[in-house]
Amino acid sequence: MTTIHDVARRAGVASITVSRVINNSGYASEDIRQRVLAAVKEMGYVPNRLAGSLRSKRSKVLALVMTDITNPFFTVAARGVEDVASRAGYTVIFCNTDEDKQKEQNYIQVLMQNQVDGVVLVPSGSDSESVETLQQNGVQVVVVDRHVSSQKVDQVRCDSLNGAYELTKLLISLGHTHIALLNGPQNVSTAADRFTGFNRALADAGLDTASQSVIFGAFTRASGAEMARQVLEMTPRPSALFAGNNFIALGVLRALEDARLRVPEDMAVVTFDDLPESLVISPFLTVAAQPVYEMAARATELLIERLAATQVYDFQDIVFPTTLIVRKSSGVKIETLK
Amino acid sequence: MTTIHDVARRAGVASITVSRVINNSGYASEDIRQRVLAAVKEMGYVPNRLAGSLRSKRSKVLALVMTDITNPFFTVAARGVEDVASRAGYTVIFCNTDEDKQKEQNYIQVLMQNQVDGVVLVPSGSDSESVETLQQNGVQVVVVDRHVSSQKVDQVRCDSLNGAYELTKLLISLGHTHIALLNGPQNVSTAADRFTGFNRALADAGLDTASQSVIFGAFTRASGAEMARQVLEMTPRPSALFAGNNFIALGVLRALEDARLRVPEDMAVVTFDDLPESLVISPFLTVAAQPVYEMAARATELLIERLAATQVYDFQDIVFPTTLIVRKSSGVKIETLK
DNA sequence: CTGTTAGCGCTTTCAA
DNA sequence: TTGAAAGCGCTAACAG
Repeated sequence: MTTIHDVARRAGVASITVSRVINNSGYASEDIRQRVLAAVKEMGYVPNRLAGSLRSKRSKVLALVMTDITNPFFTVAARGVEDVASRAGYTVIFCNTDEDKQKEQNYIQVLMQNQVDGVVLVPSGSDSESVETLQQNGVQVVVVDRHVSSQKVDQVRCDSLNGAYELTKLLISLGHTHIALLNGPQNVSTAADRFTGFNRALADAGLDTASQSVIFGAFTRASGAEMARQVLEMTPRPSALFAGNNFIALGVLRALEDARLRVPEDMAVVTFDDLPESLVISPFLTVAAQPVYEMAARATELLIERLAATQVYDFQDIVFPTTLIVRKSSGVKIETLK
Repeated sequence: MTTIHDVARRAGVASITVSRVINNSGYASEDIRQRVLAAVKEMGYVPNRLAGSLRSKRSKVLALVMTDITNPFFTVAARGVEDVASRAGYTVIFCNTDEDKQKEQNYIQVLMQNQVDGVVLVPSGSDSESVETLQQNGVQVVVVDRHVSSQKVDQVRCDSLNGAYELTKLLISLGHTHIALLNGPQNVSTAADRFTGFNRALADAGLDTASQSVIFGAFTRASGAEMARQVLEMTPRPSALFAGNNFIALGVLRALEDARLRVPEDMAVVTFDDLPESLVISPFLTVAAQPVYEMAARATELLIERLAATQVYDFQDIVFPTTLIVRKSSGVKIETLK
């Protein structure tokens, strides 16, 4: 293993000079610069960043802690984080918590032990425990997608409330009066906000909120299918389903197919989150699309700005709008069909 | 920042004793153990792994370098690596190369600088440059999914040749005599092997290899759609398409839909790689499925075994079988239709 | 079973 | 513009 000292000896300089050249920090005459770079190349020198970070107290490593790496929503987010981070000279570690608070806390510990400079966190719940743990240990955090109760952290998310409002309003305008919301877990902010937006749209349209069906489950395909099955057994049966996210929607579609129900003829369907074009054969679902990539990128920018800042400043709460994309699954006006 | 010395002072022991307790290495009386753990808890001590790794020369960190994190094939692989690694006390870093050799080399450098113990590599090409760079710097590697020319590295992959042979044989048995292979890049081993299997099945059936259409593109949806469009303009037009992977298949389906061609009535379609159940509404594609999770898990086991080994031993080349899953997209016998 | 000493490879600090 | 000395926080090696 060649060290910085070996390179220094070969180039006939002090090791600190080698350090300055390879990190572009401090001055170095052109002559010395060339001699050092030549030595580095000849010896195949690979700097040991662990040693550097130990001394400098900065690792130039960020982490993205997300709840489900198999969901395209988060792989797109991963791209957003990665692109911004690498442009600023940071490396990114990706962690997957499976919506499990315990796993999240484990990762937080491991990340702190490995001295990451900052964390982009998609929290598994709405409490701010992980955020506080990180902050107490001097690690910067930005919360993305879901928001937590703390006021003392940067947060970047989408307007779930309004997105849900728009989707629900669309269904109502199409003539639906009995809509079921098949949602994620109640303790996750996005699910809670979508519930609120759903109710508000119904109330604004003068529809009875109490007579609608709302089920809280998980943001998975299995849960979506299960919730859809429950709803299909209700009498009277709703004429439209609102899925809490993309995976729930896929489960819903599966359950409807099993029940030999056509979408939108027999049942209208709308959902949050679009699926990436690369994964869809034929775009079909009416969705409230979130600008995931932009959200993740912006969050990472906030994080990096704070890492570069020399003084403290107010925490930011950035809310992106959703985009309503109307496709076939929501159907046309019910009256038109008659 | 509390250090191991602070904890040692608080517990009234030497720092090496604290080290032994928190790492479960060496002996410690129950009394001392309790005192140390209490001190750790009271002070909220977080060990600095950078310092430990610098001294011990082992970071307990592995990396998975993959070519496309947005492809479910690789997110499933990520799960396989992660599950095995964390069980053995390793942390995993995920890196995405976008099939770009330059990005791959950059990551290899960064990983070496950060002293990862081992790398699970999905190479972007079939040369063994990255493998050699890592090995020369004392980092263990295992190559997964695609194989490289080197004999001096563990490799785990699927039998692409036989999988392609089976898929092609199926199409032939259904009566197709003009089949187009829409493949990935020629310099990637999986694409090359699928090409070989395709040709062998044709030859074994006495069909003219030269009169079939073979196009090499990229493992993306866009490329799949583009290749399909090319094929559709041929005269005579093939009656069946063989997609080189899942993303190519999705592009093919899109192009066929745009051309108002029905699958399988107007065009039979088969492909490599199944899509995870969570992402598919209704399984429809006839595929040669690969046991991705198992492949990734096995590769990680090999890597960890080698890291634990006290002596060198022969490199292994593990080949998993593919499973032919026949669904609607391949259609029924052509004669039956008449 | 517990402790002392030294040093991993780098960068900070201070000096020339 | 370059260098010498010191030390980041931990664990290997050896001692008792």
